[in-house]
Amino acid sequence: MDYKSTLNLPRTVFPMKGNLPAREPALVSRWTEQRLYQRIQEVRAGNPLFVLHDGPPYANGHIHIGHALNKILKDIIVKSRTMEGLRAPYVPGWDCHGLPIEHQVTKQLGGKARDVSVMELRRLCREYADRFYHIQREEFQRLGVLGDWDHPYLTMEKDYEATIIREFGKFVERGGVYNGLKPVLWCTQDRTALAEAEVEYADHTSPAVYVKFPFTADARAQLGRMIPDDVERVSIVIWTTTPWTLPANQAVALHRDIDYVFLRVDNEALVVAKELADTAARACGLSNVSVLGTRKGGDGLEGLRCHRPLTDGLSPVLLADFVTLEQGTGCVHIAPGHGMDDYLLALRYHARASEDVPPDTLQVAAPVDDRGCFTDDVPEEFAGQHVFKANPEIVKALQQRGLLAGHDTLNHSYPHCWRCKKPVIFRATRQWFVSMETGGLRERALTEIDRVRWIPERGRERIHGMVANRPDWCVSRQRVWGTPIPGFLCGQCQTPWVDAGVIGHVADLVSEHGADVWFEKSARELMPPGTTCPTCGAAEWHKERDILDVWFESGVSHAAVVKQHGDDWWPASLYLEGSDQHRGWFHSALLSSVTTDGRAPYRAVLTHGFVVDGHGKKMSKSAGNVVSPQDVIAQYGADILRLWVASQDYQDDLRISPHILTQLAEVYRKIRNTCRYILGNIDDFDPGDPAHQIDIEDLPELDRWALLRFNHVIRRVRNGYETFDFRQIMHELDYFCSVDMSAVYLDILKDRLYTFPKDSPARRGSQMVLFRIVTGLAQLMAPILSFTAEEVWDVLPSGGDTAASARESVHLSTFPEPVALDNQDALEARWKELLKIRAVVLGNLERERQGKTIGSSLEAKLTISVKSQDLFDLLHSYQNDLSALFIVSDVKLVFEKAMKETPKGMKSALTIDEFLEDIHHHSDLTITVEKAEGKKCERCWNYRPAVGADARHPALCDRCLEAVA
RNA sequence: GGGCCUAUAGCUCAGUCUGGUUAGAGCGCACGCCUGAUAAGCGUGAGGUCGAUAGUUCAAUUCUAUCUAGGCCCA
Repeated sequence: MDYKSTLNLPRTVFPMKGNLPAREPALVSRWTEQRLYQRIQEVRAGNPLFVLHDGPPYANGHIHIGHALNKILKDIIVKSRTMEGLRAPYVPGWDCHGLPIEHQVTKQLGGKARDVSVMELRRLCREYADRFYHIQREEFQRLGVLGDWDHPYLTMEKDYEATIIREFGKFVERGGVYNGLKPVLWCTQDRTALAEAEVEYADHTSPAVYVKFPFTADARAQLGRMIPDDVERVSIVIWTTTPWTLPANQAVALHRDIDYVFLRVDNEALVVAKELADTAARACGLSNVSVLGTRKGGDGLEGLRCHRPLTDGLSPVLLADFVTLEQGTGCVHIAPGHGMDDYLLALRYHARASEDVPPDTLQVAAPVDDRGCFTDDVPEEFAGQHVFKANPEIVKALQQRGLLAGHDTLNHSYPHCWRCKKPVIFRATRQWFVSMETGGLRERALTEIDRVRWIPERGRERIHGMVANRPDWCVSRQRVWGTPIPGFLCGQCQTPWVDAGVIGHVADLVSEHGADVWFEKSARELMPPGTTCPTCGAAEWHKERDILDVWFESGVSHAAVVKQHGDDWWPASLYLEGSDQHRGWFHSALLSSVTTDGRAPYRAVLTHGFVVDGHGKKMSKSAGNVVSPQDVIAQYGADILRLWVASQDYQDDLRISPHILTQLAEVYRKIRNTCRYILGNIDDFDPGDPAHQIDIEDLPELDRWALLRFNHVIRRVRNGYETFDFRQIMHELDYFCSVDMSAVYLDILKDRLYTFPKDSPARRGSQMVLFRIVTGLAQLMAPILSFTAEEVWDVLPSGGDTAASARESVHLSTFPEPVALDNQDALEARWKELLKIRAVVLGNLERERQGKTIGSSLEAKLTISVKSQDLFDLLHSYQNDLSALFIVSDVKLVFEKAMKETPKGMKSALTIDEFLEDIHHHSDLTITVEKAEGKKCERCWNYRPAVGADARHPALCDRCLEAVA
C-alpha cells in the first residue's frame, strides 16, 4: 500500500523559481493601478511625518547603476519608515536645466546651431529634458520604487522657476549678491564663454618667454648683503607661454618651500628656482653665471615688489602652492583676470589683506574684449590687436626694454573650442556672486553644519572644510538653458543692478509665463514701469544675459518643493545622496536655506559611496567593466539589485560584478525557498479558525524557540532599518532562513508536519508559528525585497487579525511585533546548549555515514553516555524529544558516573560556554551510533520495533497506525 | 599636488573604538547523504602571513607612522 497519500505534504502555488524579470513588471503595473502610493499616504495620514526629500537627478540619458543605488536606498528608507507607522511621503524630482542638455542639443543641431534662436534652442532643450525625465521615471518605477510619480517636481516648471527667482531675490534683499569679475574659458571666434566640458585639448605652438621682473630699490635693500653693490639690477625671471597676459600682470608667485638662487650674470642678478637654474640659463643663453646666494621662497621674499614689465605699477611677490618645478623658472607671473589659479590666489590674498599686500594691488584685470582684442587699458601700441597676434609685438617690446631674458616656442596641449576648433583664452568677465561673508553666511552655515546629523559622521568634517574654505559663490553661467539672473545693466552708466522689488515683479511674470518670458520680452517690459537707475537716474536698461548656476536651482528645492507641501514638511528629515554632493547639493541647499531661513534645510544627511567593479575600480566604457541596472534587471530582476544595495556597505564604495550577482542570487534563492516551503506547509492552515490557534505557552519548546529566534530577528531587523544598517538586516534574514529555519526548525518539523494527523494540536501549533513567521518575514523583507515580499503576501492564507487595508499589499502593513514568551532567557539558554549538543551529534552521525553504517540519519540509533550530572539532567528532561531533535530513530541516554566527581560548587560557577568546552575536552559526552532496531516504517520512515505488529498495516509503526486510523 | 575615506577567507560582511587563549558568519567550493522542499533539502570539510613595512608594547588584525592599491571631491 502507498501511504504517501496519507501524508500532509507541502503544497503551494508559490513557485520555486522567481523568474523575476517576467514577474516584476506585472507587480509594477498592479501597484500603479491600485494607486498603492496614494493608498499608503491615505492610510498613514495624520501620523508623524518623515520627509525624505529627493535630490533631483539630471534629466539626461538612461539611468545608470549609481541612480539605481540612490533610488533604491531612498525607497528602502521610505518603505521601512512607512512600515514603522510613519507617514513617509516621497516626491521625486528632476534637474532639467543646464549645460549638458544644452551641449547635447547644440551638438545634435550641428552646423544649424548658429541659425537657431535662443527661444528655439530653449524649446529643444525642454523637449530633451522632458523626454528623458519620462524615460527615467519609468526606469525608476521598474526598480520597485514607490513615490508620487504623477506629481514629480521639475526645475523647468513655471512655479519652480518662479521660486528660483524669488529665492534669488531673498539673497539680493539680504545684501549678499554683488557683481564682479572672474575668469572663464572664452572662445574669441564664437565670442562665447565655454565650460570645461566644451573644450578639447589639441597641440598648439605657443611662444615661451623668460621675462625679468626687476625688484624695486626698497625690495633690493631688503635682500641685504647677498647682493654686491656693483650689481645694477636684481630681477625675478618668470616663464610664460602667454606673453599677451603680461599687460594684466598683478603679481609674481613663488613656492614657499622651493630654493631660489640669485645668479650673477655680468652686472645684474637673476632669481630662478635652484633646480631649474641650469636649464633656464641654457634657454636664455647665459654665460659667466655665478651664484650669489640661495633663499627659500618663504624666507622673506613674500611682499617684496617688482616693476611690471609692460605697464606702470608694482607687482608683489606672493606665495602659491601651485608653483611647481616642472617647467620654466619656478617663478610664475600672475594675471588674475586670465587664469583660474591666479584668480583664486588673488582672492586668498584679498581675504587676508595685509600691509605687505594690500588688496587694491591685486586687480582682476582683463583688458581684452569679446573678440579677443586688447582694449584701451593696455599700452597704446597693443590696443585693438587680437591677443594671439599681439604676442610677437609684446615680445619685441620686452626686448626693447631689456626685460626679455630668453625666447623660444613650445608645442603643448592647449584647450580649443569644441565648435570652431580655435584656441581659447582665459578671460575675466562680469559675473554675479553671492558673498560668503555678507550677513555672516559662512559662519552661520558652519554653525548649522554642526547641528545636522551626518551619516556617516565623517561627512560633517568634509562639508565643514569645504564651506570654511570656499570662495564666494559665482552664480553666473553664460548659457541659455536655465533660469535667468534677474539683473539689469544701466544703458547710460553701465552699472549692473539687481533689486529685490524688481525681482519680485520678474518672478510674478515667470510664475505666469515661465522663464521664457525673460528671453522674449525687453528689459523695459520686464521691469515695473518707470524704473530708473539708482546710480545715474536713467531709464534705459539692458537685461542680464547670464543664467543661474544649476546648483542654485536645485539648492532651493527645499523652498520650491518641501515647503510647498506644508509647514510641517520643512526642514526635511533627511537628504540622501552620493558623497560627491557634499560639494554639490548638500552644499548649495545649505547656503540657500541659511540665507533665506536661517537654518539647514535638513535634519540629517546620509551619504553613500560610488559603485565600482569587482576589483574596486571605477567603471568606464573603455575599461569594459560597466554593469547597467537594465542588464541586471533583465537577467536577475530588480529584487536582486535591491538585495545588492542592502547587502553592501554603502558608506564605502559598492562593488558589483557578475560574480557578486551570482552570489546574491544564491542568498535570494535561500530566502525564497524558505518562504516557499513554509507556505507549502501552511496551505491547509486557516489563521481565522479558532481551532487552528494554540496558546503559545502550550506549544512545544521547539516552536517557542522558533518564535524566540524570530523575536530576535524582528528586533534586529527593525533596528537595522532604524539605523540605516541594511547589511545587518540581510545577514539576520539570511542566517535565520538558512540556519534557524532550514537547517534546524524546518528540518526537525518535517516529521511532525507530514506524519501527524492534520488537525493534531502539535501540527496546528507549528503551522501557527510558521504562519506568524512567514507573515513577519514578508513584512520585514518588504522594504528591500519589495516584489518577492508582495508575492509571498499574495499567497498567504487570509484571515486572522490582518488589517483590511493591509491585505491589499504588504507595503500597507506594519512591521511585526515580538511575541511575549514566558521565561524567555532560560528557554534561550537551554536551547543554545541543546543545539550545541545537536552539532556534536551531527558530527558523529557524519562519521558513521562516511563509514557506510548509515545513510539517512533515521537509520541511526544513538546512545548518549553522559558523565556530568548537570548535562544528564538537561538531556533527561528532553528524553522524549531527543530523537526528533536529532532526526534519528531512537536515543538512549546513559548516566555514567564519573571517576571522580567535580564538587558541585565549582560546576555551578561555570558559564555555558565553559560548560560545553568541558564536554568536548573531558569527554563528558560519549555518543555511540548504531543501526536502528526494527524495520523502517513505510509512512514516516522511522525505524521502530513495532513495525509489523499490526496485521492490517504490517508496514506501519505504532504512531502511524494512529494517524491512519 | 591637496582634502576626506577604504583595505579581514573565492564573494558579501562581523570583530578592531576599550590591544590578550585555536579571528567568526552566510554564500561559494570539495566530499558525502537524502530522493516526501527535488533545477530543492541535510551533513562534514578545506580556505585567512587580518594590504605592505617600520615603530610603541610583555603582547598588535586592533594603537602610531610611512608606503602600496583603490574611491570621491578639489587643483
